[in-house]
Amino acid sequence: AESLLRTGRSFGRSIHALCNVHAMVSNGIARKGEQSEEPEEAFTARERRENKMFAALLKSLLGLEARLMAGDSEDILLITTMLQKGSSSARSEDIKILKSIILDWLVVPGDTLFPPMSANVKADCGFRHDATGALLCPVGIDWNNLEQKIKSGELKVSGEQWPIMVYASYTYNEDAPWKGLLQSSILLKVFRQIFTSRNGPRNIGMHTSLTSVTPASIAYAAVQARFALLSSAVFSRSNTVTDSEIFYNCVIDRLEAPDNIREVDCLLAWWNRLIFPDHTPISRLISKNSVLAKIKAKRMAIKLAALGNPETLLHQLPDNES
DNA sequence: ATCGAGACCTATGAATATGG
DNA sequence: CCATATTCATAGGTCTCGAT
Repeated sequence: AESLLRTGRSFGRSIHALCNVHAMVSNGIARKGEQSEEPEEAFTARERRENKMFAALLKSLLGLEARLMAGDSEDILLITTMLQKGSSSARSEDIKILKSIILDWLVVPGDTLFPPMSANVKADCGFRHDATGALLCPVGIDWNNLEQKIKSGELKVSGEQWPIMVYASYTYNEDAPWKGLLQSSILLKVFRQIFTSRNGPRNIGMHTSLTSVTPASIAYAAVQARFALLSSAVFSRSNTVTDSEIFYNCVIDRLEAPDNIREVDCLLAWWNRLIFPDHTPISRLISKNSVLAKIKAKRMAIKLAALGNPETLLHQLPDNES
């Protein structure tokens, strides 16, 4: 039971944050039964993704698969309830911590916000304040020009629009939309807070199969960062004002689209180098005995060398690791 | 008087937030 | 991480009003 909670926390943070665990598990079990007959192509994209999530979940806790496959519906409900609880409580605890510190990250140490904002009054944040509004402003839109329209609600910002805060140096290049994407300093700080601080799962990977940054974990950090800057007080999956779920899925869609594999590999390597400095990203890419993977890794090595050092802002980061 | 559509209220359980 | 408080969504109830 204890381990189910922990697994749920980790599942939410790095596999999928905003799903109905019971539905996902039920579907997973059902499909596993018919897997022998149904070819992979018979599944919709959504089902395939759900299968992946389910597989990742099974791998993350020893004995879980056997227990789920035993088919005791009461036991399954108990398990999924615990997992959901772990996932939800991790989310709200992360929200709580970020709420209290994210404003500190918006200014250089020693400086103050103008007008002043208090960490526990979210109502002042979001598009109502320059400091947060400028970061939430969708890419391609100049905050200085449209500030009034966004503030007054004349212009609605949806979850499908990428806030400039996910781009490195808060700079978006229309001709190179991958440049700096999901590599901003604020996102990195949020990720570190969630995954490597004293409160977060320092031992990321210990009770999961994860030993590296996942697309979903980046999306999770992004949705947390975005919500922390917004003025809404309550995080709600279905809330159409904050659109958190839509935004989260957008990030995941982009990171899982087959067309983007090369860019995403590069991005993940960047993250892994920062979050798991002890592991070399090159060796990580060589999976098993695949020749293709080795060629890929070699290309990656060249690419990485060309990429140079991670964002220059990096050295300003407070070092909150042990 | 009867009916149904809609506005408004209320109780309840589920989802979130928060203090310790 | 847990226990408690707060907030939200929903179902069901009551009331009003216009049409028949």
